[in-house]
Amino acid sequence: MFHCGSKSCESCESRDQGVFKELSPAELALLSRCKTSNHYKKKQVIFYEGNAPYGVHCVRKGKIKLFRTTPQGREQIVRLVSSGEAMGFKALLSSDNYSLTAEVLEDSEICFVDKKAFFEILDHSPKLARTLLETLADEVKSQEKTICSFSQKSVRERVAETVLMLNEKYGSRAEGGSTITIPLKREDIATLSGTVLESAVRYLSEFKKDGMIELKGREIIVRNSERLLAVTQNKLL
Amino acid sequence: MFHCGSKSCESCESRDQGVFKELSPAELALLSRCKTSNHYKKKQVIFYEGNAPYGVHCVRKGKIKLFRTTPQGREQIVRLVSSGEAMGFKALLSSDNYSLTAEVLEDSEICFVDKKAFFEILDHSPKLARTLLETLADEVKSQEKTICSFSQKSVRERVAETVLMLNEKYGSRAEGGSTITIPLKREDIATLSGTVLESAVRYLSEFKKDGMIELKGREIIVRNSERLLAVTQNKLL
DNA sequence: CGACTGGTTGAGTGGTCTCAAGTCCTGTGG
DNA sequence: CCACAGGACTTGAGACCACTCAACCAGTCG
Repeated sequence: MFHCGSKSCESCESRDQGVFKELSPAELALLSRCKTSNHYKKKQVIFYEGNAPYGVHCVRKGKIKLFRTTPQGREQIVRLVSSGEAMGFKALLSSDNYSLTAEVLEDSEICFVDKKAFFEILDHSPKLARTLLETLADEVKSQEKTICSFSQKSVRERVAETVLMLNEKYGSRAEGGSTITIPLKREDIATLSGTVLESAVRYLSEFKKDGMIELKGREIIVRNSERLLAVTQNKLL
Repeated sequence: MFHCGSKSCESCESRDQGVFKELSPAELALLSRCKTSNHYKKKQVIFYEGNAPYGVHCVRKGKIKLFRTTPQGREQIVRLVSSGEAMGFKALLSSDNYSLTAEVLEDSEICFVDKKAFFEILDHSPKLARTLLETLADEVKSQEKTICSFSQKSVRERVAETVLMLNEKYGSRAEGGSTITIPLKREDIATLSGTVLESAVRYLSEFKKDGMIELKGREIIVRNSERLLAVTQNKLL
């Protein structure tokens, strides 16, 4: 099922963007020794909500969605994770089970660091602690923003926000616009926007009709981000 | 405006519930030396969204609401803080300005620890780092829940959730029920529930009519928390 | 006693959800 | 290569929840 590699953390291209960027050579070597590198295919689940955590997952390459499943069986995406980012250390820190399910969106390379090694390093590295604190602080702040959007903005505004957020995170320059390259279903875009599938589709169509975006299957091309931004603030432009 | 006391951290009754619970005597002494204790009156603002942080605030006694102000001027309460809890270290950690405004709900005693002292202690105390990490991890998890509620539950369900949450946090036993003692305006209950004032009032009235709660001004007495819980899950009981 | 803030209730509207039909894709097996 | 099945996507129609606007009441403070 998994292909276990042994690529070193030292050589990891994504490391300097992630939580392990500040480690000393010695710590990095320890990390490298205690981790396994796994290959995951699209749609595979890395861990399920409710599972007990045995370590930290760190994305070498790929994209993952983290979601909560509601009693009615709907998914609510809470976070998107990409290269360099770590997952699952929150559950470890609060010695709790995972509160989210992690599903791979595209074929990915994901490393696993054993719980013991992680704490070993954490207990002796104020820098790692500091990086983790900053990471969590940013996460809290980003969630604060989501809460405000969900509570005070219209669905139309939130869908526009989602497109801009995706463009910010996954957009790549192209002439006359920017292409969002992340294989999200319409349903995913809907839960990110805090709405249902049909409403998300409707507003995407509207934005397309108005020339702000183009839709090619799952690809979204942003043609006019200024006007989209105006939409998020309910301004006419 | 402020009355500056000099009560020691060692004698602080709220300390063992807060982020400074794991400090060594020496660290505690340093903390105590570098802090000031201030008295705030109801409605006073401790810091404003956008301000630069100069340190950490720690609640010795009292209740505070933290909110974001939207462009349209509406408040969105993000967190309620009470005795023992600290505020403002997120902004420090990400060397950013405050993202929230802190307003005192009832006369409070709030200590202020200078930035320098805070980092001094943090850099040498893995335990403090660990406690802060746990605190933030819990905050993230609680916000995840809020996001899911806001996106998937009805206003009716959310108002019931808010009442139960307040009861959990601020309820005190009484015969035949539990009294919530926190001076929140209806508007505050509304933003906590992610709705507008009128809707919150309407559902509170409904719950009252159905005998689940009683309303005496700002006091809410919970008479039947089981049925309220059923409401949050949209079950009939 | 006004003026003001906070709370409650009513009426009407409109945005969003639900349900449903139908089309477009993609992968699979013949 | 095509036929087909199943999932993903799109669009329409109708219903309803929740928001807005507005009037009114209760309590408080200068």
